[in-house]
Amino acid sequence: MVEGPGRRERKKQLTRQALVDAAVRLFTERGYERTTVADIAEAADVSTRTFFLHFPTKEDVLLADADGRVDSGVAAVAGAASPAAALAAAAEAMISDAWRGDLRAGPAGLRARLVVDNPAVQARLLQVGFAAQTRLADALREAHPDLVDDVDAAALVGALLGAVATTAVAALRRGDPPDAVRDAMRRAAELALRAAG
Amino acid sequence: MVEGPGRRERKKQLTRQALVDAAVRLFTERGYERTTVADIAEAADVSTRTFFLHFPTKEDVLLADADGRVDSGVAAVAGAASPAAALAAAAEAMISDAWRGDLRAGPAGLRARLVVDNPAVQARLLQVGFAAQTRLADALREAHPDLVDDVDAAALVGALLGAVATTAVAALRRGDPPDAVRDAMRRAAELALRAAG
DNA sequence: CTCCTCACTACATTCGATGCATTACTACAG
DNA sequence: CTGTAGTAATGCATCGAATGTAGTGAGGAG
Repeated sequence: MVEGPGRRERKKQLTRQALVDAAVRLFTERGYERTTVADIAEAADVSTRTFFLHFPTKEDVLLADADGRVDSGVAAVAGAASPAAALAAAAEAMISDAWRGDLRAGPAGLRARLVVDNPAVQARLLQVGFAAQTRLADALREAHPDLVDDVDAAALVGALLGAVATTAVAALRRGDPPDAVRDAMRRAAELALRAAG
Repeated sequence: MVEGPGRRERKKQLTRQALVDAAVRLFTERGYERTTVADIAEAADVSTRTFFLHFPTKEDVLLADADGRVDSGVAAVAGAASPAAALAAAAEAMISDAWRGDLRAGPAGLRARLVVDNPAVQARLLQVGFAAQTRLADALREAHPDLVDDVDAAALVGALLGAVATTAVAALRRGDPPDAVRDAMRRAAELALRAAG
């Protein structure tokens, strides 16, 4: 028999999911600003304090699954033959992960739009994204220490993610449908990767 | 006679400067987190409320002169012959502006370091930087509407600033001296601009 | 059954940020 | 010189995010 997580852990994940669901629901109903953490906790039937045991900030409840995306990017970097291939693979992994997740989740990328047009959430997203760049740059430098130094790694990763992120936000702001956003991200990645050729 | 700004405006700038000076001093003495806005206002001998008349957030007191930097970048974009030249000029304008300002201000880039290793300030910096990208991308697209569409513009600007920003932070974190940081930024810009060739 | 762990709770506090009414000074028109 | 409009600055009150602390109860291990 496969040992699943115990009852305690399962309940914990249940609470977490209830908080995410309540948050998304309330955000779409009343808007982000007009929803307090106390509201979310109340709707999920837990205490306000519990919210902060699951999420470091109010913003993070919308970025719950962002960590996994970076992991897939790092994994893609590690398993590639050349720096250029590594970056291309990382880009594709993260874009398609975003496609499967946020972009299609909810009606027409509702989650994504919620993130994009709220300053506080956007700031937090940029922050975690930036931290992710460091991880990716390290992975790239370690995978090909003879071909890229640390400045190269930072510049390449920064260029790639900067291009993709800026393009994605522009497309979302413009109101593009999810698949158009994804295609724009792919084009941006392709363009940025010319620098790595 | 040249008409300078009136007494009122001069006094306003004086309080603003007093707030910046007090903030930087207290931040370096006690650290960012352990300094409250009330402390800063008190040290500048104004009310707490006045602080927020000059700066939208506590973080912005450290990013006081960031707006002008973007202006110089936008101006450089407008006055260039080709997209590639526009981006190169914008990069050089902003890098040398940073060099004259933050990097050399105070002992060994103290301001810059204060920004880099504080999460809240960093998040705010990323936020205003990202907003700047939109302005630059618009300027680029309008200057060369026949050569770049909106995806190109967003991707190119994103790649350039993403590369430079990531490299700068990496260099600052590593403890590089100011001129080494500047040189790394220039290398990163050069590398990212291969995509615009 | 016993002991320990830990998710969760209730309560209190700090501090960033905003709204509102008011004061004080500046600029300007008559 | 005087009234008036504009605005920087103030004091006060309030909201809400985030953290520290102590305590409760269910879950899991022996």
